[in-house]
Amino acid sequence: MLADPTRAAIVLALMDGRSRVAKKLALDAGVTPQTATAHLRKLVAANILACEAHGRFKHFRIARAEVAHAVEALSELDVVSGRTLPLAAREVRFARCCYDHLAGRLGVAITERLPVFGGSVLAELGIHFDALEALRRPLSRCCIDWTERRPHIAGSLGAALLRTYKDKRWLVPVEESRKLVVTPRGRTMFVERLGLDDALFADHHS
Amino acid sequence: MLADPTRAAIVLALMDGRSRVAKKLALDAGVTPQTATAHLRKLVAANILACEAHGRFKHFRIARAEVAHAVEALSELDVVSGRTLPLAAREVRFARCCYDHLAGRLGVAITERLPVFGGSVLAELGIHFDALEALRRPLSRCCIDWTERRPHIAGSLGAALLRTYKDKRWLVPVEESRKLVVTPRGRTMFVERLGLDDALFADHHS
DNA sequence: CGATCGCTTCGGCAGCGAGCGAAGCGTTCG
DNA sequence: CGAACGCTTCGCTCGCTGCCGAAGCGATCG
Repeated sequence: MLADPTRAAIVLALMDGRSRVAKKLALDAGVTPQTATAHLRKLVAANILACEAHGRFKHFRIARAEVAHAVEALSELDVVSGRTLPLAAREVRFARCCYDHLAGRLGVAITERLPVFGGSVLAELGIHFDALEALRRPLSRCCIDWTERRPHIAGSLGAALLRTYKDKRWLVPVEESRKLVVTPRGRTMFVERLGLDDALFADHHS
Repeated sequence: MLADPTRAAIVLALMDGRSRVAKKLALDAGVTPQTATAHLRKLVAANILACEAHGRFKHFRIARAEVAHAVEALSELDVVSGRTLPLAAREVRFARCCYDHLAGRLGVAITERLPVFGGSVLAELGIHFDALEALRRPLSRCCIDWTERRPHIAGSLGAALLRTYKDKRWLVPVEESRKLVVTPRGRTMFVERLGLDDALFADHHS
């Protein structure tokens, strides 16, 4: 299903998490609209893409996180030479939302510190481990970041962390994008409370 | 590459981490040896499988962890109905090596406790975070367990943990398999030191 | 040293499916 | 209301590739 070059191009074009109309996807993939229609039908039927009709336009997007994970994992083994994630998906490298949790260099860095600072720091942030454990959702779902090629924490814990960062205004979301900006206060806090290296933020002053 | 049914069957048959000879793979996939040869050639060329010649036999195995990750991620989105991991790969559900780290229900359970018990417990086990950090290898590579569909910790930290369990004889490897057996002492220690639920071990007394 | 066996190469066949042109349908404009 | 536009359906072609039969090569074994 993802093996066909055209379908791969379509899915990769959507890997930045935003949605596009059919015609744009057809042009990007280098095929005619009829051909794109056939592929999009299959991709939606396979629950890989989701479709939303808007007037006479149809907007497509990645249907679920599992798809993104699979595409990332596939792109890690560059079997199909040259089929790599497009530049658009690499733009927001430093900090961005990945569905409901934090990704990018910042997300990876925090994940790597997690085993060190442990539960007490989480408690300081107002995240109570036991409350999360009660949720059905896997506690620490994993998500391999496709720019850093390293894991960052997802799951209910990852979602709780991102929610906390936003509430405390350490991070603020950018409109119409998945990008996140680090506030000066956030930078200080990430360094002091989570022990991150200040140099990490050096060339990313918001 | 992994989209072809025959190649998928071959790779899935090898997903238990062991190696097989070409003829067995051909029979499992339901094709003649000539056909299997062609597929195996491609899979080796694509660096998906590794091949080791042994007399007049050729043994094939999964080439690298990225391949296993990709296959796992793909099997999470059951796009291709019925193409799921074979029973053989599901046998050793509780505890097994996944290349160099611990996988299975036990690996997942420990991973979920990691953010709670933090660095001090690691130090008690004789694992020093700073020493690991110096290594080139990503500290906490992630690996989505294909039986539990949840992450367990890999990377240099995962490898160090498994080494420690073996050294302390909490776990002992089973010959000719990737299975690991929990010793009675190990069971006690996992519960006391890492805070795992004793019930987890209930129906897995070695 | 011949027989067997595992793997490989070659050639040809056959089926799947991606692709496009032409035509059709519904929506949105001027 | 008619034109433009986006998406869809239909029918067809054509190239790719998986598959096997036949034959060949090298290693092993009696």
